[in-house]
Amino acid sequence: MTAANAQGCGYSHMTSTPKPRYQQLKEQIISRISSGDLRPLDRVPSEHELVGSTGVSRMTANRALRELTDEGYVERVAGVGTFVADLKAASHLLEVRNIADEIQMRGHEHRASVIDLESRPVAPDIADLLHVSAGSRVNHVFLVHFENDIPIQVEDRYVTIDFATDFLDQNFQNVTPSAYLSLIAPLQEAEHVVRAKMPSARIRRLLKMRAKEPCLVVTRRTWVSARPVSFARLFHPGTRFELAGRYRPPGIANSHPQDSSIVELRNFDR
Amino acid sequence: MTAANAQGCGYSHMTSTPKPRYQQLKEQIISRISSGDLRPLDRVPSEHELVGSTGVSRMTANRALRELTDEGYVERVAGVGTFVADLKAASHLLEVRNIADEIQMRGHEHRASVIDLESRPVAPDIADLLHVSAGSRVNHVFLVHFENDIPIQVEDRYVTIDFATDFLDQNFQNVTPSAYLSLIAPLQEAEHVVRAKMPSARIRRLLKMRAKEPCLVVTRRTWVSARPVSFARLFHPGTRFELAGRYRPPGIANSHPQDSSIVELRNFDR
DNA sequence: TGGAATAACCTGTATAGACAACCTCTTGCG
DNA sequence: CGCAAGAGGTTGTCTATACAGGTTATTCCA
Repeated sequence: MTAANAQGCGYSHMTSTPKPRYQQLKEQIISRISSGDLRPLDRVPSEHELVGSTGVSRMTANRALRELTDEGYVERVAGVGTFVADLKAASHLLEVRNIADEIQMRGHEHRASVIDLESRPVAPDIADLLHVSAGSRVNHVFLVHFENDIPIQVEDRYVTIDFATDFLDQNFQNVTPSAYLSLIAPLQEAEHVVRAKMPSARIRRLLKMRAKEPCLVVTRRTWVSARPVSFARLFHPGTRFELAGRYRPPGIANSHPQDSSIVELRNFDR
Repeated sequence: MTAANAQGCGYSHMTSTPKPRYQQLKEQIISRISSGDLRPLDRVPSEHELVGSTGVSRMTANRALRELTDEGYVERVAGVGTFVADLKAASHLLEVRNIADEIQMRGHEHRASVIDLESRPVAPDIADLLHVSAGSRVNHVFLVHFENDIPIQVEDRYVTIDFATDFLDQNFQNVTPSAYLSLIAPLQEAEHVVRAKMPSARIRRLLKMRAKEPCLVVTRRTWVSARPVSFARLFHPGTRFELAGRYRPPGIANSHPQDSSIVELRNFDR
């Protein structure tokens, strides 16, 4: 096969040049992952198999898989194969990680206490954020996360009703809402805003905060297939929590021994 | 040249396999940028020139330059050439951008009022953070940033004395300390922590904050060549500022029209 | 039966050559 | 003089081939 016919991809009447073949391959694999056809830890077709099934050269298949590796979708092991990155690896994409994982990483115990879990008519501001009509219903969960029995986060979350049909059947004791949503579909976009704010009396009581103590409030909105599916307000006691991030430009060897995590919640209580 | 001698790179007695040639090329170009040999907007040798000067094949040179593009070091224009990314493009690497740029991007006017600018003996905690000995001196600047004459950030910054020798000669009215440090050397690593905190009386007065209003405090530490060179505390009024971030996984086409900036300070005062 | 050699995969890297699209400058024609 | 055509350089992509090094399962010999 020559490079000349590499452009032919079914639509001879297309005016603009078609996407490059390595990009087509990447999107095809990403869509298989997003649809659940390929699940975490599943084997991805090898370069040789992609050559056979799609007709590209191995270098092109190699580029597609290599870039998917850089982007965190798959992991490759020389001599073994290519595999869909598992949830733990995928969750680092979230930029703000699951609080239960954070706590377990510190060797502490996580516990959640669900205060409210129901479907309810959506408030106007939430309807706007989730792109749903004003009178419709959304799922709502309100819970407190504990680290070693100390309250560290109040989670107030709204989820579109058609995205997670069995949302109300979860108990959210062991699996946090964030982890549950990741299980249903890999989130494709996230927006978060961090604010400093004085807590309401209710939040202050739930987090056992002292008077005059501010809250670190993180609001998060996540998208799946270009539609917002969840909006959450996360409240943390300002004297006991901080949001830490580290940045190192890519392409450079590690300069000092520390993980390159993006953003994490840290409990700096001794 | 065959692939067999591609491994030979001068040290035949080396036990471990040498770095791949595309990686050597990348690091060579990065070091030319870091050293100032190649300055922003300068032309980077073309693929063909790299083939001639280093003996690699064009595909290898292409991979090196392509990955440097992905990593934000250079920009490529088909038919024209490859150029070192300019400071504006480089600053998005900082994850928290220059506040003056943020303000100008909103179409507002930025002004800075310098309160203190001197060399002083370092406090023990700062000495620890900057890895300098306990009794030594560091440069210090303390200033207030205004957006349309409204105070929005108090910057309390310490810089190692050997990194920026003419630090005390700056006036920091137009060029912020952050921008000045970027001019001296591209920062290679950054760590930041976000907290919610009640301000001291002095900070509260400088930011014209109401009583009971919390601060959003960002502390930043930046490294150059594996050594910390600057530590800054940035205070913002909690009711007027927020820290926003957006995440979109790579390899996917834009789902809705918005910029993909990493983290930015936003003034949500109307 | 145990263990070493081997075959059959896999990824990682590198090369040489080719074509396409794009940009800029020059050349030459009207 | 003005403008179009072309030359030459640049990036972007794709192919075909090659070798190195890793992993796993099988085979075969002692």
